[in-house]
Amino acid sequence: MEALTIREAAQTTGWSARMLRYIERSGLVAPARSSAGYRLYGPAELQRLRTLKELLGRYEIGLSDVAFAARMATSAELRDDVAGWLAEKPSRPEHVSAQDWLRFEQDKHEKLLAAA
Amino acid sequence: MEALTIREAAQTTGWSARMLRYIERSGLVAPARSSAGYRLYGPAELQRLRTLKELLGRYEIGLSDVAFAARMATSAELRDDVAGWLAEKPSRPEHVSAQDWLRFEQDKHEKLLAAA
DNA sequence: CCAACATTACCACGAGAGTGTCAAGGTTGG
DNA sequence: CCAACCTTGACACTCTCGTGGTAATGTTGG
Repeated sequence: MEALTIREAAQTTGWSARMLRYIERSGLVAPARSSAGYRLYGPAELQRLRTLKELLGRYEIGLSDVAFAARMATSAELRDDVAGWLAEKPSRPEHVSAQDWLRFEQDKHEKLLAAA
Repeated sequence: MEALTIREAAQTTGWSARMLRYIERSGLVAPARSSAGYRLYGPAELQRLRTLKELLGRYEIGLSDVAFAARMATSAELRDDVAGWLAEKPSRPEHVSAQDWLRFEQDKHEKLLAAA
């Protein structure tokens, strides 16, 4: 038997057992079940859980973000509508691409402090 | 001058002035500014705000979801890593929890297409 | 000049995400 | 048989999201 129980899977992936259940509930990694209902994590699930952890940490994103990406990946309609909205060029306003507004806010704050 | 102030923009788009500032802060719709710092909403921004409202309502998604999509659209690295994770085959697609907001049955064929 | 607008900076508050812990009960292996 | 595991469900806490206010202050137009 190569499938791990939730406790073993938790230890080898770095997630807590609680989070493994939460991740399953959000539709991201759903392990098989034994006849009695026990979760059985195979090599594929374990790998997926490790790379998920890596992904979230590297980009500072959340499970809900990945869940949304999954939803876009499975619904062409959603994906196309979102892509369509993003493609609407904001004629005038340059940039502000989600990573920049932080710096924007910070600069403003510094300016206010300097003026005081 | 055809640009509207935040109050006028709020009335014609259905958002509140408060939300227009919030939307700007999340990097989705950033209007131009007057020399005194007043937000100036032009036709492009107004249209964008209306379609944004439509988009959120139609799919029951949030501003943060669209903001994340925007982040993926501007970062090839993020986009590829997320897509790569989603492409890792989930050994058995089953057990998606009772209160599931996805309509898997409807999207099944699209998932097959995306995997091709 | 001044009423009506704008700006930012706060306080607040319900809802959801992300976690832990505990309870009550079923399953497993030695 | 029984200790150690598993299950679901619930209480709770911290953060962020999505909103609404209010206050203090600057700007605009008639």
